[in-house]
Amino acid sequence: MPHLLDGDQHELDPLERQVVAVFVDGVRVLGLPRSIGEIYGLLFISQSPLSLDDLVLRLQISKGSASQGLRALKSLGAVREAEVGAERRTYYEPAIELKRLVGGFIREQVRPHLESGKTKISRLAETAQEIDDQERREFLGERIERLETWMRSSGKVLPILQKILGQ
Amino acid sequence: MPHLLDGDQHELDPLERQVVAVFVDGVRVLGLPRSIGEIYGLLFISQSPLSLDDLVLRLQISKGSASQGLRALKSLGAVREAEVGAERRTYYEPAIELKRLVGGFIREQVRPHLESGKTKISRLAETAQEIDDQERREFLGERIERLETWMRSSGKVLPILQKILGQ
DNA sequence: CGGTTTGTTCAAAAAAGTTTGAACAAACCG
DNA sequence: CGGTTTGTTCAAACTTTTTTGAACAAACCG
Repeated sequence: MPHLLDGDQHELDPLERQVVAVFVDGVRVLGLPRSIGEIYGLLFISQSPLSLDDLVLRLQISKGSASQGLRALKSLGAVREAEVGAERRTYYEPAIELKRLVGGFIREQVRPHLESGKTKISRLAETAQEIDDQERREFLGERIERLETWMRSSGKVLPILQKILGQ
Repeated sequence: MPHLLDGDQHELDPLERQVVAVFVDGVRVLGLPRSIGEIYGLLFISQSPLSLDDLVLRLQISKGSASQGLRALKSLGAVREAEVGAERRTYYEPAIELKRLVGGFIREQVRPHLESGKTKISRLAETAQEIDDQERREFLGERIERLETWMRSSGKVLPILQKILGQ
């Protein structure tokens, strides 16, 4: 039976809502779905670890979303399972060190794309070799060279980024 | 009348298709639409500037997409209007300095989000002041402090990023 | 065992984002 | 002027991504 006045214990209070909104926006910039921002946001502002059911209840999202969102956050290293004595249910708490978050994001989202980009560009270079028209081939060589430089720069920047953000 | 054998002059050759694919993937990582990758990719690999109609014809996209895509790319500083003598139609060429591209992306996509994030966090800090429960308020203070540190780190990293990529 | 709790999976529904194309505006030109 | 070319706008169509929830699996427990 639905509650008529929604004065429910489980609903987010205004401050929680604000925090969740911050993270929803944040993950959106990173290209991650809203539910991931909601989950991380609520964990971030909770004083004690939360279970999947807590998230479902308080964020009003489906079990499916909560389960998938937690999986993604775990793989990013953004949440971990909390040690809770003698409980069957698992509870989650957020990783709050920027270093860790950035590291996970780079590992999971950035590196794979960089790698596949490099592969594609190698194949490109091969295709360009086969062009007959010399002028065209030289032009392509220059442009592909530039792409390779971009890739090298990007690769170089990541560890530096991590270093700066690890403070 | 549709062409039956598609041996059309205007279709992309295999190399062009490969390049376009690289950029489609690239912009996707940045959260930009496919058409923007297609347009930039084709400009990147063209030896001479292209007009809006060229893009429509060769990429087989609508005028609407081409127009909007070019606008976005211009605002990112990723394409510029080429000087072509005595032509009414405007022709576009790509900016190919990584520095410029990164700068535009940071200016248009990153900074605005950082700014709005900072604003939201300030409001958050105010809301947290009004919490009655002292323990809760102190906890919130710590977490909000951390958010502010994250924001400062991000702000600091941008110029460094630009500097490294500007080579 | 059989029942309960906890969590996962995945097809379908919903939401969000992108593209299209027709209508419009603006610049040019004979 | 009136016609043509060039480019923009934006509602509707389409595509892609996300979310839902019912079915399932796995662990526990009396």
